[in-house]
Amino acid sequence: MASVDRSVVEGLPLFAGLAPEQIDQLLQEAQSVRYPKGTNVFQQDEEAHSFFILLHGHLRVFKLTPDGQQVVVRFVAPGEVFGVAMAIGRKTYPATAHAVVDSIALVWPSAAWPRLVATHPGLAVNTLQTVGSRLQDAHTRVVEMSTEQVERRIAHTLLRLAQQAGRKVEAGVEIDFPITRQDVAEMTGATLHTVSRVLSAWESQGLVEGGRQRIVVREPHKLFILAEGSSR
Amino acid sequence: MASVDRSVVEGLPLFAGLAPEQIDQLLQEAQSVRYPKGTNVFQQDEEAHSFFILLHGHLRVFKLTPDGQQVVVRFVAPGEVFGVAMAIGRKTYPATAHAVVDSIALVWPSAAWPRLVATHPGLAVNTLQTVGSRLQDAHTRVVEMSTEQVERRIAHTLLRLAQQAGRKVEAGVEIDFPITRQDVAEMTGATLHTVSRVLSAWESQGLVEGGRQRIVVREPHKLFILAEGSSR
DNA sequence: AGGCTTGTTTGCGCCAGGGCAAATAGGATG
DNA sequence: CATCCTATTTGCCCTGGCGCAAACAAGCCT
Repeated sequence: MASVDRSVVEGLPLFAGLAPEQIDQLLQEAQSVRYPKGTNVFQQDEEAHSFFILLHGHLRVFKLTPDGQQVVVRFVAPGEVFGVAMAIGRKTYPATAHAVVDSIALVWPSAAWPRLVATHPGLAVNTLQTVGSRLQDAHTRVVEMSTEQVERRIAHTLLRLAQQAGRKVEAGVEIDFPITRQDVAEMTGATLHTVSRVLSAWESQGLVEGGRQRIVVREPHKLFILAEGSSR
Repeated sequence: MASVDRSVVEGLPLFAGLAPEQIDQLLQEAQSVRYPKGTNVFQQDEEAHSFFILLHGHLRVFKLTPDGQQVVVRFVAPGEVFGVAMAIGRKTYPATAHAVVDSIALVWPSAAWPRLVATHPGLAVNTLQTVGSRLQDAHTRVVEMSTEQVERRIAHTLLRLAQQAGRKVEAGVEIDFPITRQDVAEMTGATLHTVSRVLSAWESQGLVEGGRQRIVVREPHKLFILAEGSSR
């Protein structure tokens, strides 16, 4: 198996403050693995055997409730760490990571984590930042779900998606991976039907442009105003 | 200022795996501060000057939305770390911590954090566990808010409160700090009125016992069944 | 004790948004 | 190009829970 070139991961938050030799050392313990579209990188409740950095592609991370409903936790973009269950003291993954397009990730065995952080204390500090920012995202979401109604939540979610995974295109900013209305519903705590209705309305106002598994934000600013609600 | 005895903090998760001398060393840099009931330990958006361990009392941590609504993030119980904004890479506190009873906390200056983790790498690892478990709590809450209706959310919240801050009493398990219906509403994303109605109904069924700023869970098991919904 | 503040209960009307059902439309597949 | 499968749209009805309003307690302060 060919080793991964340092330039691919240099500059990622996880490796901030580490010396090039240290990065090389860490990379030697990792494998690069392909996950074809439609496959799962790991599954909820499965033993947390590995942790990852996404090099290419996009993942949908979701939780399954006992009665079969899905809730999308987040989408993973290239450069992000994921599957750090072990580092935060879990034996199993709390959610499932699903490749929505062909994806490639660097994979470390979870068992190596204690040794890696012992050797490179910066890793723990950097991971703490990552987990901390996710905690803030989660709290933001709790606040939104507690205080905003559906239309605004969808607006906020779309703006976030556009920012995190937006690709500039003539018509506006396109979310650059296949995403369904159902996905948006599972991110906002709404139903597929309501999301469809809202997006249809926005489309007829020229705010967004829809399509099959495709969303283009045409007027981020107007959407923002809607999300923040300067009128109340 | 008198120094804090090691026995007070020995065994707390934050100090897991640290040698007694190391703990003493850390304690020397901390102050013990009293926060009378009704005062704020820190406020949202204020510069994150310190981080804390609660020694005694109870805190309500909440976020304030732009339009003035409060959302309770969590209650802090003795032994827990809080205010670690700086450690997760924030300059300001993302929420306000309010003493609901007279409280005492150990206080470290945030500025000391980088040096402390450099000297005691275990700190970062332990904090990572703490933040990680909060992330899971937050995700649990998101899932509940997305998929459950109000009555069940309240049931889950009460069970969690009983477990985290319950005091055994003749009638059942009493939440051992003053908590209002409004607080429960702000934890569940419901209104004060709905919470009051639900608790009244439960009280007439003998599931809980109410009172001013007081909740006693009489039948945890029945409440659990209600929360999980064996019937659907 | 009396009044005041703060928390709780309850009734009533209303509506955002979910549930259900059915039609439609893109893509993919053979 | 015909078929199938999945995603999307839309209509209609219904209800959980919110908003508003008012009446009650229970402490607390003077």
